[in-house]
Amino acid sequence: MPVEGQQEQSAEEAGDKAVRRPRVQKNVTRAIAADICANIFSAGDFLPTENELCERYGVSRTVIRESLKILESKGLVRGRSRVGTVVCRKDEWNILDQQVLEWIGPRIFEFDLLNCILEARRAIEPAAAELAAERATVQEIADVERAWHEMRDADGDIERFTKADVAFHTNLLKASHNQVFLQLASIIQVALEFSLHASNEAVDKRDEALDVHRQLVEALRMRDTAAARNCSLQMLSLAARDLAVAVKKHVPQFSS
Amino acid sequence: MPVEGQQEQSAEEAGDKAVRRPRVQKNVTRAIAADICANIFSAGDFLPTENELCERYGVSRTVIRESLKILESKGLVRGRSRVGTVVCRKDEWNILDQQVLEWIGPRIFEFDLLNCILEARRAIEPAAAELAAERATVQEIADVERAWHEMRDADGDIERFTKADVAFHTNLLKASHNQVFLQLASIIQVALEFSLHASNEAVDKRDEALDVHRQLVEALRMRDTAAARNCSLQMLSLAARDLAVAVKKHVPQFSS
DNA sequence: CGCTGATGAAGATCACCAAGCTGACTACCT
DNA sequence: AGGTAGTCAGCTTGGTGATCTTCATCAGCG
Repeated sequence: MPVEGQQEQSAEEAGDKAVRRPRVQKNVTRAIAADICANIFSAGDFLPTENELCERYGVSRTVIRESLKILESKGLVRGRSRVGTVVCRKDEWNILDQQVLEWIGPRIFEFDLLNCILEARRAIEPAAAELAAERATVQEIADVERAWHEMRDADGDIERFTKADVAFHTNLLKASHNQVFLQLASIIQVALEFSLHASNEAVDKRDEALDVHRQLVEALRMRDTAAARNCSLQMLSLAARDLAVAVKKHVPQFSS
Repeated sequence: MPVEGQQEQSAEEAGDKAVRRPRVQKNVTRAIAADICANIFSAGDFLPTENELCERYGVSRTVIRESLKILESKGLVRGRSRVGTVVCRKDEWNILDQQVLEWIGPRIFEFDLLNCILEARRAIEPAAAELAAERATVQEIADVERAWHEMRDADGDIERFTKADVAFHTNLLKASHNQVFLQLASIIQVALEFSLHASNEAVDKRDEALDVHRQLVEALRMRDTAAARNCSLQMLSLAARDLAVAVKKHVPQFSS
């Protein structure tokens, strides 16, 4: 499968040797990552040699090497000097990395990751909410509230609602003034995108979620840590329900 | 500063397998990362051009580029096409990445990270302990206990004790059967290494910690989630005390 | 004020050398 | 004769340097 976007010199007037050389790096990296995720190259196997990869993706060896370096730095593969490049087991991947999550994309349902993320959120978000209630600046609370407004006003638009919801949680994590929590925004983003996207029919329950979110803003204003924690837990219960719907939808048959 | 360790294979008697490999890539990456951490290149600034970096570190442009790709993939820098490479703000770094933490090294005390990590641990480890109490296999519990034995038997050796402590917590996270928690082992490792290393005089209190660790193993055996959570929290209280000592030691003067 | 061309830096490719793991082949010993 | 150890060639990644392309930027022009 050659990478998309190299022969996009569909410049009609490209009669002569005007071969466009577009930004190919990111596409190649993503393509290799996708192929790994798709188990075209499976864990423990050697990747084809760099030269073969050059042909397969239609780019030079330099590009392949830089791509492999990136993949290696995220734990997807391990380069064994003068031997080859081995695909790592999935539990060696940096699944907290934003880019890795993007590469996995919808295949996340095959990773049993969303449940893990939900459990992690149950541990993290209430704690973050407490800290935010203690530490958030007025500005930060306003940011959280602005995101809530966006959610409220999104009404039909699922895309917009999801984006606003992600912003809400991200701003909350920011307000906790904890760098570690903030880094975890990426996994929460993924969780929200896949849960909400799949359970978009539950419109009536959206109001319920909206209300809890509002209460959380209120709790931040009041510096009420207990209430903040409580709201966060309620949110996660709703999220758990959404997740169940989403999983059922994407994995209708359970293969054991 | 040329990078250390390229031709330091002073192995005169290269009779056996003991042939040192130059492997300059990792060193260069680490060197650039170190220079960034040391604020030689500070946030928002442009890095020198790739050609200048070649001279500075005494390697070819390819190596520099691959290094920059790695650094970029971890959020330390951002390449702006045809303009230059910009150093990112510290809050854009993937601080949950093992390698990034290694690069930061002892400078972690300048990052206000250890406190954040402790807070995160307070959220995560008790939850992980609960899950482990529910889900750990007999083998996994045995692994945790083995690490505890190592801790107990380490007696004088701080290095060994720390290593065993890290293994204990890592095994615990493994036993939680949650991929997200497991990924966070890297930050816990860092936290333990720097806290314990600095508070090595508190030998009498070591026994206290040891006892709590033993109780946790017991709780896992009994499948007692509440006890497991409780032990974990106790551990973290001790860790908090150690951290206070460590911070005081490394930052005797507080610069505001 | 907007267009344009020069400039310089990154993006991409190519050709090549170096180093060492692999595996096959050979030679030697039993 | 058969098995084992030593050797060697070839393949694959690691690293270098030259060269070309693509554009973001900016000075200078209309």
